[in-house]
Amino acid sequence: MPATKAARTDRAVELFHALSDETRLEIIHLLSKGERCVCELTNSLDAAQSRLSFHLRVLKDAGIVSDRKEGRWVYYELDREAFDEVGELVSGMKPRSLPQLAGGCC
Amino acid sequence: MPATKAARTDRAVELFHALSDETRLEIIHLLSKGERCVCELTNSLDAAQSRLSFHLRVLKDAGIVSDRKEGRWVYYELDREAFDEVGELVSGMKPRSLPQLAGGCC
DNA sequence: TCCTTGTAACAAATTAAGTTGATATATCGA
DNA sequence: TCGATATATCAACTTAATTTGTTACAAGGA
Repeated sequence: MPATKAARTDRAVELFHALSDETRLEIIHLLSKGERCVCELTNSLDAAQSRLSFHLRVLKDAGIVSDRKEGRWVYYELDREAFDEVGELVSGMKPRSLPQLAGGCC
Repeated sequence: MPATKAARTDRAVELFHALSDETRLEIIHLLSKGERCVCELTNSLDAAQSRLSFHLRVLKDAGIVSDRKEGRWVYYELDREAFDEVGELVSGMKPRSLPQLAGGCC
């Protein structure tokens, strides 16, 4: 358990925020089938190029995708670790069963 | 698999958005130990009452928490199903291994 | 080298989300 | 019934995120 609680929260906010947009979820869906270049994504989603570029950046900054340049194309792919990270965050948030020991309030 | 693809995406956006805020994650953390009344939450986080009320509403609208009124207090608790739902969403987004069959681009 | 294509970056405009302070409502106790 | 407390809601404001149009840059091919 490195990182402070605040840092962990910030990271969670970053990840969930990156996932909380329709266009980005569509990008993720396309990439779940494998690596794709930006031009393919631009065709599939019909989004302006700069808009797509913006969303790819958000995903990349959050570590959800990584890119690779080849000639004049840039290929993006999902980063498996990020999903494991999200999965762990979610498990960690689940209500711990049985507790309910809240002492009288106020 | 009911619901259209668009509806499923909307639902995912709603859930991830609800989770993408520091205050809301703190609320979830407090509630993971069991049901709490708003006044307890107000004390723990030190947030203005209307602000807390706003965030609780976002969580409630997303189905992440549910509330129960008792006398003049309102108790909130986590809704386990929502977390299962998020977990499933995340598993479903993971890169499917082996594919990489992206045909030549552009 | 010049032109074209793929992509990123930036600035301005728009839209969405969060905060604050005020007010409203319900319940409880005196 | 009156006053106090717990909570929600609303409107005005502030801040953050997204979109759009434009420009910049790196490859490649003619």
